[in-house]
Parts: sequence; C-alpha cells; structure tokens
Amino acid sequence: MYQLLVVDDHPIFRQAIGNIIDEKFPGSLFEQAESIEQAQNALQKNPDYDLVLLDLNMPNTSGLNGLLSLRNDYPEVPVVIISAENDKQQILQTISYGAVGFISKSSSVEAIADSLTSIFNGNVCLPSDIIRTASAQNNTQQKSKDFEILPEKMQLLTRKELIVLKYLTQGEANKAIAYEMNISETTVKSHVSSILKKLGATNRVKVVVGSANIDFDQYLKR
Amino acid sequence: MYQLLVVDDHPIFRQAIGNIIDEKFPGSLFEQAESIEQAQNALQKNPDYDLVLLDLNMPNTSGLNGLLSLRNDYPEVPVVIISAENDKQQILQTISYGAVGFISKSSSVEAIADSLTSIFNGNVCLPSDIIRTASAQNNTQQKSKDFEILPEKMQLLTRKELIVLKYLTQGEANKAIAYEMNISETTVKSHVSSILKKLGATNRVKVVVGSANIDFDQYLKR
DNA sequence: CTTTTTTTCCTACCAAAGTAGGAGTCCAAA
DNA sequence: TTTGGACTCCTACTTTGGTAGGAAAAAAAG
Repeated sequence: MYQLLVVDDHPIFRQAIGNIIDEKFPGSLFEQAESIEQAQNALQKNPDYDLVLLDLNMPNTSGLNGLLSLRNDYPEVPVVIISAENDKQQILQTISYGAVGFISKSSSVEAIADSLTSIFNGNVCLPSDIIRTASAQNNTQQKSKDFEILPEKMQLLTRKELIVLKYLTQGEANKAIAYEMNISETTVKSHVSSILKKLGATNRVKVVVGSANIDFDQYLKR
Repeated sequence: MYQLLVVDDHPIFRQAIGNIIDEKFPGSLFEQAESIEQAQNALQKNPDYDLVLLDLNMPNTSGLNGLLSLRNDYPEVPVVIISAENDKQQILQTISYGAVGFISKSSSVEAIADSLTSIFNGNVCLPSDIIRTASAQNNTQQKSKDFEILPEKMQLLTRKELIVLKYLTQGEANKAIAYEMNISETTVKSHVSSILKKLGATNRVKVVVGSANIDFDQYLKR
C-alpha cells in the first residue's frame, strides 16, 4: 500500500511505529534506519518512499540539521517529524523547513494513525492541541526582543525617512543607503537620527530588531 | 449551526464568503465587520463566535497587527486568516501568532469549504499546495533581506560566541553585552569579529537581519 | 600528559554611526 | 505672502563598531 521509512535511533520506537503501520495500513512496505546516514543510503537505493518518519532528537545531528540534509538531497520525498518535544515554535520551524507534518511521541496510537491518514491524503497536519493554545504561550517563546516599534510611531515618519528605514532594516550601511538614494551620507545620517528619535531607539540595530513585523510598503503607499 | 464573523474591508468579498457559508453550512449565523475596530465591537457584544475569518491586508492595520490585537483581546476565539498573499513564511507566522488556519483567496469555493470543515473539526489546517513546495521557494518571499544565516554556519560558533550572538540580535551594544556577560568590552569585540567572520557578515546589523528565523537556544542546548 | 581550542584581555588604529547646530531650497498650507 | 515642514548638505565632534596582532590562562580533546 505505502512505502515508509522510519528514522529513529531507538529500536523500540521503530518497532512501535511498525506495529501501527501493520495494523492501520496493512500491506505497506516498512523499512528502518537508525541514523541520517542510513536513511540517506536507503533513499539512494529507493527514492520512491511515500513518507519518511524522522525523529528530531538523534545523536550526531543537532536539531533540525537531519531534516535539512534530507530535504536538500531528496526534496520530493515528504518527511514527517516525530518528536518527544512539543514546542510550538519548533514545530512551525520544521514545517518551514519542508516537513509535511508533526507527530508527537506522546500521542495515542489512534491519533498517530489519524495524522498519518491525513498526511497520506495530501494535507499538512499539525497537532491541533499544541497549536491551539492561548497566545499567552506566544509571549514566552519567540525572540526575546526588548524593543518593539509601535505602529503609531510609524505615522511620525516622513516619506524619505521611511525609505531610509527600509534600507536600514536590510542591513545597509549609511554610505550604501546614500549611494542607492543618490543623496549624501550626511543627509542619510540626518534621516537616521530623526528616525531613531521618532521611534525611540538608541541605535540602528534596535530599529532592525523592533521592526521585524513591520511592512514598510504598507506605509509607503499613502 | 455555527456563528461566524468575517472581517474584510471589501464588501464583495464578505458577500462571497457569506454565500459559501449559506451553501455549505446552512443555518449558520453570519456577521460582518469591515475593520478591526468593528470586529472588536462585534466580539464585545458576542464573544461566542465559533470562528473569525480575518483578512490580513486591510488599511490602517499593517500586516499582522490586526491578528495580534484580536488574539490579545479574545484569546478563546479561533481566528482563520484569509489572504490574497500565498507566502509560506507569512502563513507560518500567522499560525505562530495564534491563527488556526489559513485560507487563500485564490482557492476554489470547494477548497475553502473543505478547509472550514476541517477547522470546525478542531484541526489546524494549512494549504498543502503552498506548504508542500520545495524549500527553494523559501528564498523568494518575505522581507527582502540580502543576507541570510545558513544553519550549517551556526555549527561553527563556539558556546560563548552563541551567547554574544544572542545579545547581539537583541540590539545590545558591545558595552552592554560586556556588562551582562561580565567580561570586558574588548573580549566582546573579539567574539563579535569572530562571529562576523564565521557567518560571513560585514557588520552586526546584517547578522540581526539574517538571523530572524534562528532559534539560538536550540544550538545552546548541546 | 601533551596539544589544541576556547576564552580572556590588551594596545593601537581606522571606519562607521550618531549628535549638535547651522543653513539653504522647495513646497504647501494658512 | 509668510510660516512651517520636508529635504538637502555642511562642519565638527564623540561614541561605537570592527580589525590586526599578540599574549596568556583555562578547558577540552587526544
């Protein structure tokens, strides 16, 4: 029925997954690998797996690097992450790195089977109980930035200041901004000083940090 | 059946959604708001909506701020994002900000109805066609940054360098980092120089820009 | 117990960032 | 027409950032 590859360093866990597969998806081809290297070898022999189930916490591969190298070498093969960690941000990061789903090791056998079914049907499936938590959690994680630009303050900026700000947040130096805007470096400095004052930042790095969620084009349109 | 609130500044679009609701979920309560303020008012009167459908690109609310304020004031009410943009990274960010799903305006009526069904069933639903693309797309989107830190390069950093890097990306000045780490400013400078060299950046601002998606704690754990 | 890497710190120097204050032009609103 | 904001640029100065090169203790690796 399906061709599956489980990558995990714990034999017990590989067997547990195998049992679920046998029971819920009988007749499926089920192979195992206990390291990223073994997984690469298996994929080289047979690149037609329907799904790779990858444990995130394996020795010799810190964090997401296993996923990254698999996605790099075999971008067509869908990968589902299986992990004991239930960190929302980490889950979303695996998805952004090309995983098509996330299965928690603490889930029930039925829940895991359901998730696999949904994934085989082409959906991107996430554990709703983890994602659907109050945004209170939201503030605990994420980047701990001690500076944030308030949208109100953006209104204070003039058009030229907005343009300078846009270059600024791309990491451009004053000199480069001056060149690209065809004005002198001192003018850029004037604009930057004004921006810092208006936004209440002490230096340009704070501005970059605080403007992560700002869409400058929005403001430039008016 | 369900109680729904659609927040969009285009009347035509609100009507289109209303038609889908009437057709696929007959008997549902369907209300409209054309701004975040109106949505807040509606939620104040009736905090028991089963779902809020929120357009991401509305005037007077840059990008994700509408979602953030709704999530802040009514964390129990699930919000689905509807948007014309199909940017993978942006979609994932809305999820990390508490949205329970993402519906593309370019989807067919059937696809939208399917997504809504899945969301009513408690799942977090993402448009698989967008998420399931090669990570090459990853680079087309988002803030136009001309510098990105590759996860491979992160491996080159030593433990202290990672700590310095973390402060760095919070906008801290060398002097402040030195104080907080209880080392001298020259030592911080040494670390910073080493970081820039290893990551291939020309200055600290580039590092901040390029590290937007990096979770330093991940690397610090080992 | 060596050897290597990491961490620490220094001096000296140069480039970049940011401030202060002034000044001229242009344009739009009062 | 005048007032004021926006934009431009200047000099001069201070602070911060970053490089080069060296040195030494501490920790990790062999």
